[in-house]
Amino acid sequence: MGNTELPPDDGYTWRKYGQKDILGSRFPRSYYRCTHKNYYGCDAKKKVQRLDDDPFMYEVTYCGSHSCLTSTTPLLNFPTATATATATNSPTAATGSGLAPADHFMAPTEQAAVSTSMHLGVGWMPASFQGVVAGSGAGGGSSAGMQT
DNA sequence: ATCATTTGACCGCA
DNA sequence: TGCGGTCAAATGAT
Repeated sequence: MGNTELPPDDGYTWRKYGQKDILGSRFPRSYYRCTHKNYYGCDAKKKVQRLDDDPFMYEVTYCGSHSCLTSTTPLLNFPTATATATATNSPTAATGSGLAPADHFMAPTEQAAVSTSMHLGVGWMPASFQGVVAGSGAGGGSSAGMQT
């Protein structure tokens, strides 16, 4: 990877598992998943899509529940997957089901995913950000892989 | 050596 | 039929 724009770090480690061009958007959408899928438990998923109107504005959609907080970074404290409200969220059951607890929600009235739009500059996630995040970790030996 | 990332293809569903 | 989404494999980087 040469220098793909970097999405903001929410305190979790994301592993890109795919990228696809979206109809209607001039930019490809990136799909991220939790690096610590907790052996098939953590359904935390993240979709990053830059707006065709503002290449610097990232629309991050979070899906699933989190269980693998790398470090104590209360940067973002979402309700952890809005869909959880209806599905009552059952990590164990969800695994057995093989389907995300918040996957059948596409109604225009229901917002099952948290879409966060943020304006990013050219130089995102500098040492400052990582420094604070990694600084919380005990030695950073946890799962800090590509830090700095 | 390990882990993360990348690209392509495949599949499912609308 | 098309799009969206996910997986798989390969490669590169650390």
